[in-house]
Amino acid sequence: MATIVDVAREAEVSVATVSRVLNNSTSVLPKTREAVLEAIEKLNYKPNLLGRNLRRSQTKMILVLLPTVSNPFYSGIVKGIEDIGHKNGYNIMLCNTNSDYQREKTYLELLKNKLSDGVIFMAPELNEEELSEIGSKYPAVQCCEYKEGACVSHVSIDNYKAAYEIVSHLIELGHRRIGLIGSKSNCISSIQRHEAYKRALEDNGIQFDTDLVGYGNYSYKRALKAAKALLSRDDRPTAIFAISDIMAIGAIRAAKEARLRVPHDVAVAGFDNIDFASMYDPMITTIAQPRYEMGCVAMELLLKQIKGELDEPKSIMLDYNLIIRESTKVDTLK
Amino acid sequence: MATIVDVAREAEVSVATVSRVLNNSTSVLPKTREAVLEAIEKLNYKPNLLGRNLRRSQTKMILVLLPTVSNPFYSGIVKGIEDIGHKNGYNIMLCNTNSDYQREKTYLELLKNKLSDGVIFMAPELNEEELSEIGSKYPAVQCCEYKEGACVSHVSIDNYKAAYEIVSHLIELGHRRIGLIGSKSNCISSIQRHEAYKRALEDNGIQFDTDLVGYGNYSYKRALKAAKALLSRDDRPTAIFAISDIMAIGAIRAAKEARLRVPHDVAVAGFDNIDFASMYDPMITTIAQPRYEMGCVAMELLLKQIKGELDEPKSIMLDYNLIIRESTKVDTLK
DNA sequence: TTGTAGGCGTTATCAA
DNA sequence: TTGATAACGCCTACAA
Repeated sequence: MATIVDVAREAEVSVATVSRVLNNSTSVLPKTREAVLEAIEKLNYKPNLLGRNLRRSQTKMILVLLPTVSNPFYSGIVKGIEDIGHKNGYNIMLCNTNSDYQREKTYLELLKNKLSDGVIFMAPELNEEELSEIGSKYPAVQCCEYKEGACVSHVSIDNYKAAYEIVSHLIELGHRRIGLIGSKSNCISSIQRHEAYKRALEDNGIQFDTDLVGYGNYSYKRALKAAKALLSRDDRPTAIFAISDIMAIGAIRAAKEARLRVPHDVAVAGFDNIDFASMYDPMITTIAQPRYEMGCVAMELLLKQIKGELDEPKSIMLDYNLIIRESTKVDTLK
Repeated sequence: MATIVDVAREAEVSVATVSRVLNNSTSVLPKTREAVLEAIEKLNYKPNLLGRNLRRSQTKMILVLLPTVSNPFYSGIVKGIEDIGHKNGYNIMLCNTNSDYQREKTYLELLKNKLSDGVIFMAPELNEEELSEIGSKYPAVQCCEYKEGACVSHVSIDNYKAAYEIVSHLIELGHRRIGLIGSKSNCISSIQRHEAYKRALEDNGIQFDTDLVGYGNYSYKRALKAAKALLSRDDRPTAIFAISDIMAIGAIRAAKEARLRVPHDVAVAGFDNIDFASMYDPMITTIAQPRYEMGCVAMELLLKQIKGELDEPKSIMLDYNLIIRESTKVDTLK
């Protein structure tokens, strides 16, 4: 495998000159440059980035930590991260943490070992303190989920406001008994969506009733089970707000199995607007997060940190969008 | 940031000794090792992998090229790759090619530039020749999709046999007019599933009819459109085989919009067994590929190549599984 | 069992 | 504009 020395020899110049044309840094005589380019071509030379990285002490690699790639919610975000990253010469390393604390720690070694120039957390498992430490030592951004107390920039939507809005939509449709399929996880989005649900009810003079709350923990199966329990009650809810689309699908399935029509007998709303939300039957009313944009903004924020242009953590809230579909509103059905 | 030299000084030994305890290579006196460990602890030393990688000329990184992480089909495979990789000290770099030839080439630079020790292609865009060249120079494996002519190992299922089996299932249910929602892409799975469809019909004395073939190109929307066209015919098919679950969902939606009941009026079968296949209503009959296992096997094959234990390309076929659900069989409905 | 020293491939400083 | 050379941090003969 040819190295820079071979190229230099072939072109009859010094390695310094070769390096210059490689990085077109200082000026090189056109003739010399030509000769070098020819030698590179002839030897089919590819710079060994291992050498360059060591010398420059950077890798142009970004670590992206997400719970699992299998969740379609993340794909749009990842695309945004990649697009901005590539535009700036960075490559992305996608890593599944499986929501496992240890695994997340293991991946962070890549950062500490200099194999990555920065990290984006999609759903951090680390606690505030640990996150803050990472943030103080390395470029880091939280995207979507975040720990409020952590001294690390984040970009997300206002989950509270969005959930409040979708629950209000159900209330406007005339529903008074509105169930919740939530999660016992203490991630920020989960907590805020719960709180907003409660508050929206109370603001409309509807008493919050713990009996109407089920837990699905973001899985289809558990949401199905939780919704079944809710719907088999004598005073069953006439509407259900599930804090994720996948759980909304579970709820709709539960309704069907209980011979209840959606939305006629029970309306169901989700959250996230994954692709399947509009492919399901009925199509699901939900909150669309600006996923691509979130990814872009997160990456831009990270790049700023890498360049040292950001002195203190920044928190950015982007706009969301309530999308009303068949699962809540009768007249949207054909 | 502390380096190995600092640790050596702190522990009053040479850098060689520090390196030895780091890699516990040759024997080190317990007392010496203790001192080194203490120094490492005290200085909070983390080896700089950039230096190590350059010296060893390896990165312990594997490039995984897939069309898009948003396709839930890939998640299981990725998990298998990761598990085996991690078990052997390798990290995975997931990269979206977007099915773009140029983008794939760009990512392969990481391999040529020594930033990755090997590559797994999930759906190669490169042609046979280019693939063979990569395969001859670097450790490489194709997983799921593959180019038959390429001189690169691959692991997959027998798409032909699987498709033949699922079409036979439809025929056994009594269907004679069976439509196909396929793809014009010339990837191997697509071609083989088409051929098997045709052959299964002919083997059962059913004439192949191009009018019953629609193209969805693996997207929900286009499958929906293609299925609508098929179902609006006077001699509409009574069953549809879609070569992917997502397209099967499109077909089911088309049926519903045409006021046809699935499976009573039209049966629909898919392929892949993505999670949503069992979450959809009706649940979808499909072929389950051993995704996790495929990922494991692919990674193991790659590791063998890295270790130089594989002299020639190997092709491995794994077992699949026909899963019969509500979308084809009436009595599976509750 | 431990230390010395050379080298992995590159970039960047300093002189020329 | 170009060249010689010293790093970058680590590993590993080879020698002691």
